[in-house]
Amino acid sequence: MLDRGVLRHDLEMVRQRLAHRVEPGILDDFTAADARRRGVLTEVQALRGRRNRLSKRVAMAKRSGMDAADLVQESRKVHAQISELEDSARTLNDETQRILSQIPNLPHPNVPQGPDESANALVSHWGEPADVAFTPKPHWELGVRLGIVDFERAAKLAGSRFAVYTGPGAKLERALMNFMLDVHTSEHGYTEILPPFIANSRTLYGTGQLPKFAHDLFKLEESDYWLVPTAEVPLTNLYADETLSPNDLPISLTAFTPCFRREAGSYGRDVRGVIRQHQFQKVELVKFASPETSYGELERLTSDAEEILRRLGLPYRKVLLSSGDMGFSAAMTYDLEVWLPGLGEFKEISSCSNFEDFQARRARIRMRHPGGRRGKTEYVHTLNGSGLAIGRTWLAILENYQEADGSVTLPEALRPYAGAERIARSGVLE
RNA sequence: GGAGGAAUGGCCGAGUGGUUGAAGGCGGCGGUCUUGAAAACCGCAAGGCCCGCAAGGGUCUCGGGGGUUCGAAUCCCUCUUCCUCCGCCA
Repeated sequence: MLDRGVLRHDLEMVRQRLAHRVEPGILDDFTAADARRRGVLTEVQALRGRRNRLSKRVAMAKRSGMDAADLVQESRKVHAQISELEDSARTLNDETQRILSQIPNLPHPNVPQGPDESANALVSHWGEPADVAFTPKPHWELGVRLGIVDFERAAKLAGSRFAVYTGPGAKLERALMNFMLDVHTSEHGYTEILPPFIANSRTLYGTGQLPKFAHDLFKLEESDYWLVPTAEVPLTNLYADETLSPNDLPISLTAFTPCFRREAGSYGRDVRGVIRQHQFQKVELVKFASPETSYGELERLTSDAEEILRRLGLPYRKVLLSSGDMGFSAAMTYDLEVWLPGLGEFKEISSCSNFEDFQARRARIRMRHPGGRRGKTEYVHTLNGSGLAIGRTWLAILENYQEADGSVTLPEALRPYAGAERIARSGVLE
């Protein structure tokens, strides 16, 4: 959520920076509603002040044994006036809140302005595709032939966009989870968290999924429970309504969770294989940082995610998203895109963002100001990124490490976790 | 599921209708003292919103919401969460 004051005092700046992110009308809607809200609020507050002064006079009169009937009478009248105005004050307040909660974050000035991914900026490349003498197959062909993933039985159990992993397929997923968590906790300094995979509305509001993106989420019936679409939601909200000490920052958390997404509106996109599923597993990285250090922390978090790709020997590129391609809550986002030789394209495998104070304001996560600045508090900056999406890492390994005979050699770093060197043509680990 | 109890500022904790936005302690920050530190002492410190160029003023907030009252942290209703005991269960 943006600061109301910024919208009020710097509307033109906001308008420019949100050029590719909102329909201009919403900013005017807010401005108009907010002006009405402030008008009524000023009036209500003046009346309340009057009532408070009258009450004090009643108290004084009673204490000195005088008759206060007139004062009480007048105060009753004021009370009635307040009640009348309060309703419209509340309505107007809800209205501005509703509009404000649908306005996305301001992109950082270094973010390229543009309507969509065509304006994204390539930052760097790493690795080269394996030089092979055959045409690489897509992972769904490899996986089904090896018998390590089963889409038909998954469809029977749940429907389309689900997968059942079997034998070495399941173990590879588990190996990736442990490998990523180990690297992030013992080498990158993250604290491992195992959060609930269900969250309430307030929590989803805090990170910006609600109210605007309810249609992307799975809601549980007859409850205020939602399946989490990413561990970002429980991890970031861990400190909702809290005031952190600057000495504790930055806080770095990591978690393995399944992620549940409706993927409504993506019909026809990525329909084959495990690229886009209603449930996928992910190791997430989340940081809480002071405003002064948050962009340095974004670089570190991104490189922590990159480190996983490097250790696994997966070629990738790093892209700075344009203002029109970024998510709703982000101020700056790097996407890491892994090379998939079977599909012949780069595919997002991690998205690392600094949300600045946008989520912190919604979730009310503050920090006390360091260095004797009169105990003032300010909002922390929140960051997160995938470290990495496990399903996509799984398929990237299949596609990048496939051999001519359809077997898959496992990357060195993963072998201790898989207890094997390869998935043989017969579909067994050995 | 049943029966009790509880929820106060960064933390602990006082406070049952009228200068209590809130005693006291701890923790934090600044200072005095000290070569430095500790101790001691002094001082400063809640958040949101509204009016204002500012200085400053106002208003709301004692788990959430509603109510009683001229006036509510204090009384009533309701919801949530936590604790204890019983039941059930992995």
